[in-house]
Formats: sequence, C-alpha cells, structure tokens
Amino acid sequence: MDRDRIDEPRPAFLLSQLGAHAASQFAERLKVLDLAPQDAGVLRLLRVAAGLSQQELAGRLRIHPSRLVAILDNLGKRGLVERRANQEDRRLYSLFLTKRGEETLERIGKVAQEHQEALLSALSREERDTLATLLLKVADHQGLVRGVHPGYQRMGATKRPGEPVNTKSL
Amino acid sequence: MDRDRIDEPRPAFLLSQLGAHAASQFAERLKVLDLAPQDAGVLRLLRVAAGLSQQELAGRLRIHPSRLVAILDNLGKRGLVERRANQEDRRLYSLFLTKRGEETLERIGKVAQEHQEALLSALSREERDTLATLLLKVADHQGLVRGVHPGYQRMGATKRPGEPVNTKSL
DNA sequence: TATTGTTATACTCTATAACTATA
DNA sequence: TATAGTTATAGAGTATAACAATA
Repeated sequence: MDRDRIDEPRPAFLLSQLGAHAASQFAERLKVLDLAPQDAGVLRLLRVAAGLSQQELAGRLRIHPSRLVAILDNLGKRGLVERRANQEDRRLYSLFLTKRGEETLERIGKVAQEHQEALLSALSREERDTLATLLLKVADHQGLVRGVHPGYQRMGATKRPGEPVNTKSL
Repeated sequence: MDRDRIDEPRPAFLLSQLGAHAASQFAERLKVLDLAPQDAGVLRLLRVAAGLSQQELAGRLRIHPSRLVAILDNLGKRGLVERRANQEDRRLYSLFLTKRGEETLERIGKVAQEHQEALLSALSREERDTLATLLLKVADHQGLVRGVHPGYQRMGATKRPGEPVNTKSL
C-alpha cells in the first residue's frame, strides 16, 4: 500500500486549502469597507474597461447577469458606479466608475496589500517572487483569466449554473 | 498613482484564484465516485483516526455536528462507514471505515493523483517540489491543519456560523 | 443538569424563467 | 423576433434551536 506513512500533503490540496484560506481572509478584511469580493472584482474591471454594458461585464466576470443587477444596484446606490444611458442603443447601460469608486478602489488596493503581506509573511521576498512565478505559470496553463476569480461565479450559491434542477432530492 | 500599468497579478490573488479552480476541478473529478469533497475528508480522517465519535469528527473537520449527520447517513447507507455503538457511553457512536470504505479511499487517492497531475502539468518535477515547499511553509505559518480544508466548513452555505441572523435584509 | 446524536425550522442566496422596453 | 436589464419564483443547502436518550 505504501501510503500508511505520515501523509506528505499533496501540493494540489495545499493549493486548494490555502486558496480558500486566502479568499476568506481577504473577504474578512474587505468587510471594513463594507464590500464583498465580487464588488471589488466589478470595480477593478470597470477601471480598465469603462463603459461596458451589464451583459459584457457579467460575461467577463462569469457572473450571471441577473445577479449582477443587485451588485450594481448596491454599488450605484453608494455612488461608486454610475449607469449611464447609452445613446446608440437605449436598452443598454454604459457602466462607469465614479470618482468615489476610484477612491474606494485605492482603499481596496491597500487592503489587498496588507492581506498579502500577512498571508505571505512566512516567505522571504525572493521566495514570494518564486511563488508568484510558479503560480502564474500554472494559472496561465490552466486558462484562468487574469483578475477573474472563479468564486465570483457562485459565492454562496447552492446549485451550479446549467445543472438540472433536482426534483426528487432525498 | 503608479498602478495604471498592466496589473502584475498579486500572488495572494493568484493563490485564491488557483485554489478555487483546483477545488472545483477536484470536486468535478470526485463526481465519478459519486462523492463530494467533504466525504473524502471524512473518509481520510477516519483512516488515521478510527473510532472517533461524531462530535470529535465534526470538531476536527470544522464541520457543524448537525451537518455531519447527513454526510454519515449517506456514507453509512453506501457501506463506506460504520457507526458502532460505544459500550462505555451509549450516547456515542464510534466511527469506522469499512472494507469498502478503504477501497473507496484508494480510488479517491488515484483521482487526487490524476487531478494533481493535470493541475500542475505546466511545472517540472523540480518546480512542483519548490511549489510544495513554499505552500507548506505558508500553510503552516497560517496555522492551517493538515488535511482539513476550510471549505468543509461551508460548501454551499449562505450564512457564516455564528453570524447573527439578518432580520431586516434588503 | 449536561452531552450526544437527530430533526424541524428559518434563513440566505442563487438560477431560471417570465416580463418590459427597446431594437 | 431577438436582446438588455429587471423581477418573481422556486430550489438548494445551511445554522440554529429544540428534542430524546443517556450520562
């Protein structure tokens, strides 16, 4: 059998374990700004891709369009994001970051920096660089989109999108 | 501002992103055995700590005891885990892996191996070792318990344990 | 009175599909 | 007819608290 010895943790499990830990720690820190990770994702994407429609934004973040509505309602109500009417097609909104949204994004950046510092404090600068290089290599090879967290897709969801509804559960 | 250039992905974000990806890929592969990640966690722990009570098991896995009931009902019904009456204290069950449970654990090991191979295929053997070393260093420093995934705590949950019930939502 | 395992209830959050208005 | 954004509904899965048996 050969596996009755003390388990050497598999790197894949470590990755998954640490990733979940990192995500929850970051979400915890974001609460200071009264924001959730998806909110940060939306704001960050709108900085580099201003003017997107909701459909486009949802597509890029892998969020269901109907879910994005509530997220944008909240961010809009708080004056961080603006829905501007699109002249050419009046069915569409064009989404923009407000001044306050940009400021909030700066604060998010600080929070993320502190988070990362705490998370990786066990590593030297050089080790962090090595880690970043390796992770980026794997992420690119796996086809992960920069800045798009798989968790955005379903943060507290219970059913996978596209998964058939289970009529006769239990 | 200095951050208007192309984002160098932060290693902390990469970690979180890749971790979520790894977790979902693994969960997907586990479906072949009709098991969820928590099930694998239960079986694995019972291999090295046979005879635990449900309370002890729940405590170690950071799963709510009432949730563990359904998990064990399922594993028991399928003959992978056995609830033996405890002679000394008849309120307790002593949990054991069955023969079939051990076999299933072997299969899980194979699935995990394949999963890891696919996940890290971008890296050389040496790079994988380096990655494992760095991750383990961080995980230990963060106080993560070997083999206990933070996601076990809430896999599709909507409310954090201990969090007050939100009476006036919206 | 306290603890183990169990169950019923309430709660949160989502995807789906219907809906409105525009095209 | 088709598409953008919105909303209503139902589904899924949890934590909490109450429960019965035992200590």
